Amino acid sequence: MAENDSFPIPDLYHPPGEDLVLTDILFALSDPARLEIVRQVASGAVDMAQCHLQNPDAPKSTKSHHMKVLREAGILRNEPAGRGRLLSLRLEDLDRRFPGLMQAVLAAQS
Amino acid sequence: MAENDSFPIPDLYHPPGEDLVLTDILFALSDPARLEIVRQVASGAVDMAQCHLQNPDAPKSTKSHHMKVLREAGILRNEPAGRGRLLSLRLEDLDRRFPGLMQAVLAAQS
DNA sequence: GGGACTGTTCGATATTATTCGAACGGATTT
DNA sequence: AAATCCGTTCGAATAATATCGAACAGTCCC
Repeated sequence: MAENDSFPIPDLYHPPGEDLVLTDILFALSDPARLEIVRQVASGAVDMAQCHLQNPDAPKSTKSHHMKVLREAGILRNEPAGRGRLLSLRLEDLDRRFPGLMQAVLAAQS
Repeated sequence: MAENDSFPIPDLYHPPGEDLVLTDILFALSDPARLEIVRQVASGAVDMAQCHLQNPDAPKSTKSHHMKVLREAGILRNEPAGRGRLLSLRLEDLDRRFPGLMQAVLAAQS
């Protein structure tokens, strides 16, 4: 059953901005590989193909898994773009729900 | 072997403020039960006996485990006090290393 | 000292998360 | 249409966490 029949392209699920859960976001960011992905995307939208994991030998299924965790937590937007995918940070939604959180995380060094 | 023979009371290990790791902190806070503990302690030091878990039926070993994760991440200070323990937030260390992070987390609703 | 109170640690089990290969599917290119 | 590129999904194996009871240790009070 479709989640929303009126929506043209179902594609991957993204939680509404109001439904973001703090602990889910913290968990998604608590993995070094995922935090690194978020840092890469923070500067602006990035084609997934040009977004690299810390471990360059990791298979694409692992990369896709991390993207899923970040997307389902509401941190990343993941939309079709050509034959690949465009990743972007949902900063407006995040900042509306948890003001200052992403700024603090992204500003943190190391 | 003692970690530091000149230190009077070894007690439980607490990481130095400079050694705090962001992903470890995010992980520790990503558990709802632990985040609730942090909220209770945020207002001021609390005797561990008066700090309650979300699940009131949880055994003390579970409670102790969560305290350990929070302590080893550098979030909570856990010192002997009478026959119990006094818990306190390491806000100065946290804020020096990751400015604004705890404020954002604690300000978040839900 | 003996008993009650408070927590930590250990060991075993259960739950959850990660990793990776294989299969599949859409979009692009020739 | 076929081949290629790019990524998701599935299933199985592995690794990491959580949970809980039991044993142990310090502190307080009598």
